[in-house]
Amino acid sequence: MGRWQPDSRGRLQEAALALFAERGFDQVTTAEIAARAGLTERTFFRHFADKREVIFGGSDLLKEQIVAGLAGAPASADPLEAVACGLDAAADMLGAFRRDLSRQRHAVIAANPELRERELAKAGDYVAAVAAVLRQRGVAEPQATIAAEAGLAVFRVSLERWAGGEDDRDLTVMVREAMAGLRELAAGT
Amino acid sequence: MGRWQPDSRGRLQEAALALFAERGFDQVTTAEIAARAGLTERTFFRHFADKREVIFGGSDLLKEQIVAGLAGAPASADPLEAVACGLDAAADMLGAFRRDLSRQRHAVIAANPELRERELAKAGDYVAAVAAVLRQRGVAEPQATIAAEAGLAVFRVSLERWAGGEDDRDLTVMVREAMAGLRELAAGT
DNA sequence: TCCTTGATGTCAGTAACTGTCAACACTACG
DNA sequence: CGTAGTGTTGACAGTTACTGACATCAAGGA
Repeated sequence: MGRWQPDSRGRLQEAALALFAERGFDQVTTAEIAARAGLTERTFFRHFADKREVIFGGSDLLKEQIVAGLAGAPASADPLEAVACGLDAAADMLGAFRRDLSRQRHAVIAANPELRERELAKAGDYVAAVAAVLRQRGVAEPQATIAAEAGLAVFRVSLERWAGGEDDRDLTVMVREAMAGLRELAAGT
Repeated sequence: MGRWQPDSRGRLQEAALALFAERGFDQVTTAEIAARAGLTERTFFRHFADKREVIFGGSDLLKEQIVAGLAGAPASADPLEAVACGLDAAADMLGAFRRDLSRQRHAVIAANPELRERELAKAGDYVAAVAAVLRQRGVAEPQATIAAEAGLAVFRVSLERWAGGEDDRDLTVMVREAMAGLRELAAGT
């Protein structure tokens, strides 16, 4: 680890978030981000596959949380309830984070179509991971994917309200409430 | 309309699909697509906002079909059933198309992460449109968005199997079946 | 006949992203 | 103590997606 300065990756993430919040995603160049972090553009692309990825740094951790929570769900739980357990774990993780940073990040993403696109792609990764675990639990296709899609949709809607500042309650509560809303819809009330 | 050759946009779409199917999305340049259509690269970008858009030509039509079908749903229908009516209309439209072209298109998209990303973004547009109509029908948030997300998830899963060649039945039937699967999941069987 | 309108070509330029090689710090091992 | 290996970074050249500005040319109407 030949490191002139420590935590290059983290410094790049901080620099990028600050610059994006100031000027907007497409008014910032990758060279500027790198310079602000004391690095070169080439090094930026060694740490992140593309310009958008720099703002989705912790997304793998979140996925692992969801999968872990889902794997820990009681065997008696039905598929949607199992997914809800995974979402609980993810909501806890985000709740422990600094909410102002989540909001800033959310605002940057919401302001840019390319970033929204990438966010959907990340959600698609979550869906695939959740569906895979459900299949391991014996849920058949296409029910496994549908349950994963529906569950992640519930999570996305809740997160949008939580990070968007429309609702100040605890994320876990909002996710649980939205999940109940889905069951009501499906029951046809 | 000073047109040297007619239907430039359509020719660009055909050229792009053929080249992507041959060599893969990222092994084809926009200049090549334009040349194959007898045009210049600059003209390509006058017809399509970016390289990916050329393969999502009819997506606005599909959205209109969904919205129209949803708007025509009986007032007595619950939110998910209303969405299902919209999906019926969309499934009919796709069923009338040449299925081999749908499969080729699907294969090209499935083979490339950037195109899959854009496809998710298009689905997100559908969700927003459907949720807006549901709100007009008196459905409150976040139920409107959740119903739209869940319904579109059902559609996406069915379309994946239909265009992916895993299932040879009629698309409309598959969508209806998947929607029933969602209701069962939510009922907790 | 002239003028407007819309589609296109041409050209120069920016910025994302990649391949390659050299430089440098740190570690392990003799 | 020295030397070879490993991992991170810088430097630089190159490709390609995408944009702005201006010229051109066909068609249609006044």
